[in-house]
Amino acid sequence: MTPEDLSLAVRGVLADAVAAGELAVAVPDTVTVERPRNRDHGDWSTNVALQLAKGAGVPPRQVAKVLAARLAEVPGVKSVDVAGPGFLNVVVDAASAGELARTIVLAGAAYGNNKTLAGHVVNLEFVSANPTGPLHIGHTRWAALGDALGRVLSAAGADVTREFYINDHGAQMDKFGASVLARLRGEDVPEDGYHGEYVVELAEKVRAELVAQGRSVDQAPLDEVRELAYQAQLTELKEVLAEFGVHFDVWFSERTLHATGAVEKAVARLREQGHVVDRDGAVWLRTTDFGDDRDRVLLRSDGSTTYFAADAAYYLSKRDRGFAEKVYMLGADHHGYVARLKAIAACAGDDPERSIEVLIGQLVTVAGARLSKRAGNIIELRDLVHWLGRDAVRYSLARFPADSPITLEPDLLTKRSNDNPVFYVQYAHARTSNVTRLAIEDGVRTEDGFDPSLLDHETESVLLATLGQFPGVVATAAELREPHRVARFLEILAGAYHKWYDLCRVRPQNADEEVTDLHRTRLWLNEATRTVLARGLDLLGVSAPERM
RNA sequence: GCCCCCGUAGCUCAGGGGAUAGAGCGUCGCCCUCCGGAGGCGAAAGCGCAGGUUCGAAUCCUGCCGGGGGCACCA
Repeated sequence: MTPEDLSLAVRGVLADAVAAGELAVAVPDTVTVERPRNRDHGDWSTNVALQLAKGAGVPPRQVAKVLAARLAEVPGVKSVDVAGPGFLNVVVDAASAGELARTIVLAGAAYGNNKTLAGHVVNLEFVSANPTGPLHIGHTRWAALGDALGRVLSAAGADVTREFYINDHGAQMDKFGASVLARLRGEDVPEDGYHGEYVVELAEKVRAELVAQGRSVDQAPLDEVRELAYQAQLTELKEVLAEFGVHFDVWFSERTLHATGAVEKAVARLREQGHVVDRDGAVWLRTTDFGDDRDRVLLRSDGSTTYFAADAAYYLSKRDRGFAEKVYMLGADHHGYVARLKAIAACAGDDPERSIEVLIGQLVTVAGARLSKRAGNIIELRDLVHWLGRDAVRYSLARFPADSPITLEPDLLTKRSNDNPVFYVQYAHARTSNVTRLAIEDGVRTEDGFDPSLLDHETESVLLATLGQFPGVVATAAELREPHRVARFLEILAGAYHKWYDLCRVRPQNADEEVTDLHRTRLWLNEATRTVLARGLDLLGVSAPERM
């Protein structure tokens, strides 16, 4: 019996009580069933009586009593208590709880998937680094978190497209090109250019490419140098992200917006909507109509387009491509964009609250990190992964909510002990794998028997209940765009597993001990745990090793 | 000045209105005739301050204090 089963049962019982005239309330669509903090409060608990009491015009404890009497008759429910102000505390019987082990093993990696976001068409834009240099730690956070969020959204049934917006148009690109050109010619990089050592490397790549094409290096014009450097840098970004295990469905070039006239069309469309005004020779979007603190320029007085105009065109592109929900993941330094992005949506006639969702990521620092001279005194993704390992970096960045400023502790992340959450969880998975392997060698086979009523140890009850929370955790993580909830859940699950492992043996003690249904049934539970640990790690893009 | 984020145990951080606020580290004390001790058990220790809403607030609202970030016809 899972919390979802119980929630349905409570609703059914409630409907029955209303039909029987014992209560006069509207039956809510969903009933929240939670795992109580305190084990003395049963396996599962619901506050439904507290919430319905006012509408029923009856004290909460009385509502609870009516429901408790009926709920106690539900198959699989062992006992029901009314506690405190009116909580219903439910204990399920071991056989009913234990059935979950088999359910999970049979479902395999699909266990935890759900339909809570079915029908949602989501555009998830993240990283979107300028193609003018390497990825830094802020990008790394987005890569880890965004990729995990994409996986979690898919698991919740959403139709997700992961998109990287390439800012390959405008003054920054020109500065970038000029910087590479200067390096290529052995001249000083312009003061407002890019000074990292990687520019030297790019210049070398450009030189090699020019030579390969049989062209003159000295005579190479700025725009060609810029283009070659851009391609080299973009290729590196794609490679680094792929190595990090992060996949994008769409690499969207800002240039295409300008080249296809989409920017001008966007301005025209916004003008039709009535939110464009000409002032001081420039063309403005009246974002103040929708809560921005000042209007924003779309076309400068010299006729050139602003970055903001491209943003507007890009928004309309996402809209035209059928994405009802657009999720932007931005760094804290971009929070000022939120109001104007929402204003774009509003000017386009959309409801910004439904159409645009901006996740703001706070600062990450790494204690004792070496700054990359190559990249220009930043902490580079590539260095970080090389130093700490891909799994450690991905996991430790994905286990915190985006809006929490974090400080990573490399000393902990490189330790191979439970100091380090990623190892703690991965080790639990390795342990489940090991137990299964050895059990099979001993002749314990799941297909020979399963008697869930034997899973009656306290640690088994806790482990099963934890496993039962997984689909809800995935659904919540997706709904709130908080993949860190999956990581936190895995840590709890790993703990519950280790405790069980310590007290409940899966394999026979020695060759003389006969294999019984207890061993077989526990192997089911071990396998169920392994399945959920592996799937949870997969949702975070972290490997689930069988041996460590 | 205005806007956003944060303030929870000595440290790093979880806690989408619920019951006795959790985890890891650190400190102190335990458990190897035991599937991997890379583990487990226990102890001490906390919601920045003040109001408000509520049957109930770490959580929602207001103000204050403290820390971080942002406020271009830049990208």
